[in-house]
Amino acid sequence: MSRSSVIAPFQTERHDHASCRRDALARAEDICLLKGLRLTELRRRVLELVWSGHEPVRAYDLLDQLRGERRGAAPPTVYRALDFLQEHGFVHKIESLNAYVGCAEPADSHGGQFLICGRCRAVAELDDPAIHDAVQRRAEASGFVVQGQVIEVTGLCPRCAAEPAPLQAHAHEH
Amino acid sequence: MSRSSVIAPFQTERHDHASCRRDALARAEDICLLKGLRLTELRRRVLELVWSGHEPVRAYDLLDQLRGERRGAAPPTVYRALDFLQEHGFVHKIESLNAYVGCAEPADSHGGQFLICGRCRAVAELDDPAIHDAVQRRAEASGFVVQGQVIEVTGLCPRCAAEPAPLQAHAHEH
DNA sequence: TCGGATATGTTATGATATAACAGTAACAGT
DNA sequence: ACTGTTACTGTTATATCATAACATATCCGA
Repeated sequence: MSRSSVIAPFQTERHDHASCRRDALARAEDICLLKGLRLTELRRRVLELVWSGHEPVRAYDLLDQLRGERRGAAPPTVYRALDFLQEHGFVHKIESLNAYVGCAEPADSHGGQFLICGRCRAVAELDDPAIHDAVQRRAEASGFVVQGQVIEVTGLCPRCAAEPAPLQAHAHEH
Repeated sequence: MSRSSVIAPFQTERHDHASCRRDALARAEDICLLKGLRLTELRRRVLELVWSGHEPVRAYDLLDQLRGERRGAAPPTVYRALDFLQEHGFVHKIESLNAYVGCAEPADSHGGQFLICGRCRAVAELDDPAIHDAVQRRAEASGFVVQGQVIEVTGLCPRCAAEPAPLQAHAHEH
């Protein structure tokens, strides 16, 4: 089976996340330039905060951070930025967690498929055509017109699945 | 492609929903009897309310209805009943809507796959092994241990997709 | 530089969900 | 039947997630 469907794999303990985040921001700037979108200071900062790691981030955690650097930050501040970022594919919402992750392969309207570790909370993103097509075909067979797919798999990432002691706390570096 | 993977198809305009709901309740009672689970008055009533139609129902709508018939109903009243019903597969939560639908084929820990009409809000439930297995295989290939799958497809049901006037209101009987 | 469109600030509120503890009902073992 | 245990429900309070509505500011093309 091809690995090409992996957009963002589970990261090793000491992957260079600074450059990971930097790349994501640079990619967003490129795309916005190309498409005439306005990646404002606020939106850029929210994207950067979402990319603080590979775990989904909650809106109010973003808000707490914004409040430390920007007077008058309020829920709409962060939700509006997230709306923009989602609309253009820079972040995804994880519906089963009500939280947000950065997208490493931004494009308008790709759904994404997520593997969510219930232990370390890390998320890997896939875009497997076999999954997408299986869903698409089955929906079509029912006469259903697909507009979007939400595919979220919960379980244990490779590292957490291999852990000997499933109860003790375990902090990944990110 | 087999139709056997359809657990609960989109209903026709005048399917006999009273018997549909009755069947679901009877099945729940049977299963609870068999497994020694307590389908209390409250839980039975919440299940019945969830089965008021094939559209997902929100917890606070259930609460409003319970308040009309039971003094002291509060959020925990309905969430606890929903937790029980979910745990034993009698209802599913639609994560992308924060709402709940009845399951026509109750069983512990089957994830379910949902086609959600954005127009009439009806939901059909599938349990397509091809989809399930595609997800399972891809996750395994990443070394991920799957515990649960959330698969929710948004779009238009056959009837709504065929509608000539996409703007006018359209009420299904349920 | 004006005027419309877009973005952000600001206040308020709505919607979803759980914590914590008290009281009651069911049920098993005696 | 009594009693201790467990499970269920009542009750109050609060945590968490998200949007409405309107005011102000900024951007950018004509």
